[in-house]
Amino acid sequence: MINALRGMKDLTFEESERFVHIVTTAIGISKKYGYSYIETPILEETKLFRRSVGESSDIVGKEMYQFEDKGGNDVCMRPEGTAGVVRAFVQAKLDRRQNEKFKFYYYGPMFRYERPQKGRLREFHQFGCESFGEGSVYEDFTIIQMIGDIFRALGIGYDLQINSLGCPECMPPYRENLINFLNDCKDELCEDCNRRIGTNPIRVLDCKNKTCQSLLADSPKLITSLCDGCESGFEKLVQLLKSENISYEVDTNLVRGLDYYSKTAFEFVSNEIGSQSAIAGGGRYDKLVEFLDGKPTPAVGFALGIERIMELVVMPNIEREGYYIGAMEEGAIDSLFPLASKKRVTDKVTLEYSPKKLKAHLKGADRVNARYCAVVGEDEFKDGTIWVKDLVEKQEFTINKSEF
RNA sequence: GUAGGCGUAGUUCAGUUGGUAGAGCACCUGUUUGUGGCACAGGUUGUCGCGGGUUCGAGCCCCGUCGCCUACCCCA
Repeated sequence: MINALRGMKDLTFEESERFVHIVTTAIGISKKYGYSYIETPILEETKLFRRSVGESSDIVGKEMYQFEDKGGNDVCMRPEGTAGVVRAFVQAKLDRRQNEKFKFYYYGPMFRYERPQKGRLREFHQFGCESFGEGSVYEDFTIIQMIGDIFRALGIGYDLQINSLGCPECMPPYRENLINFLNDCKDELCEDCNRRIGTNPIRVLDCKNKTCQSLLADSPKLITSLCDGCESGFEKLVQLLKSENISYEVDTNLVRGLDYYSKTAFEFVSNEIGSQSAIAGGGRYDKLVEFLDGKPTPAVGFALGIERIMELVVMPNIEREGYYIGAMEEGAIDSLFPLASKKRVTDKVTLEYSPKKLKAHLKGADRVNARYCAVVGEDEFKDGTIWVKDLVEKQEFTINKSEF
């Protein structure tokens, strides 16, 4: 028997229904916010992710499904969605249309070569949105609102954490400040953090190590070092969230794992799904389009992890639906096909090809959760009728086939 | 990469100091020559993950290996 690869899952029955329900719900809501679908390749040139996600990130450093294709190209299965969408945006020269706004949603598989555990797979699926050309913090707020709408529609509770990561004006001085602070206590910081001082000092902030966390209590906070523009933008975001009664908490240690974020960063978390608690995350990335050779274009986006919210979704009740059609003797089977075709115009139909006793047909109808069980038995076959039972109302009747 | 837990029927699991494998659910049949879900009765289902070792004898003990789960790291 050949099994799926480690960290890759098949979805069937209830699970695949949950999956589809999440995606269709998210699509419906993002369309109402003006987003349209973008499909981009799963395979991209490796350097796209090196440049966008960032060399210092773990994703690029050790988690990429990277290989050389038969043409000798260094390629990579996408570990996240934003980079490909931005590449597509630039390639289509949408960055030249500076006064226009573009909003795209996408969904599909992402790949990271990690050790699987609860809520973390090697192939997982994200639904995401990217909004280009709108630099206003109103858009940051609108996206957070939209995610809230999606979770509400799915019946999912969450906590919202927000932070500001600053901009090219205020981030570098803060970064220097932080490096100085970290160097002063580097002997007490863990091994990983010592490495991060050189590679990505900001990420020391969300180290899980307890000694590190206690040392960091006195560290300089970016939120109090923001430039005027970033600070007023963050205040505006907070004010909008308050006025719409969206509860949030400011987490000064919230650092997105990807290098391209600036200003607003947010994460939706759930405490019901184990240690991998982030169910959606995103933020603003005003510099990424130029990083990828486009004209400067502000942008903000998010992604939600479909597998992580699958076990949180409250599914609508499933009700009996459609028809189960069968016959009790071999000779009547052929006559069922026109009936099935007619009903399939409007209803779900399950057609049984083997003759069976009535009891077996009724059980078959239960099994496929049909509302009606329609059977041609010996008598019905003789006089051109069909017996139909409503399995919910428990009413039955025999009608001419032409009336079916 | 590291650590812990677990691999027995389709599924969830039990299996005593080692003595040749069991239960619930599911499935099939019947009670009902044409009335489902409920009830009752009966029945089918196994490479005990794989390989080796110890033993008269291994699901159980030992060694190895593969797989799954959880956690660290990181993130959706």
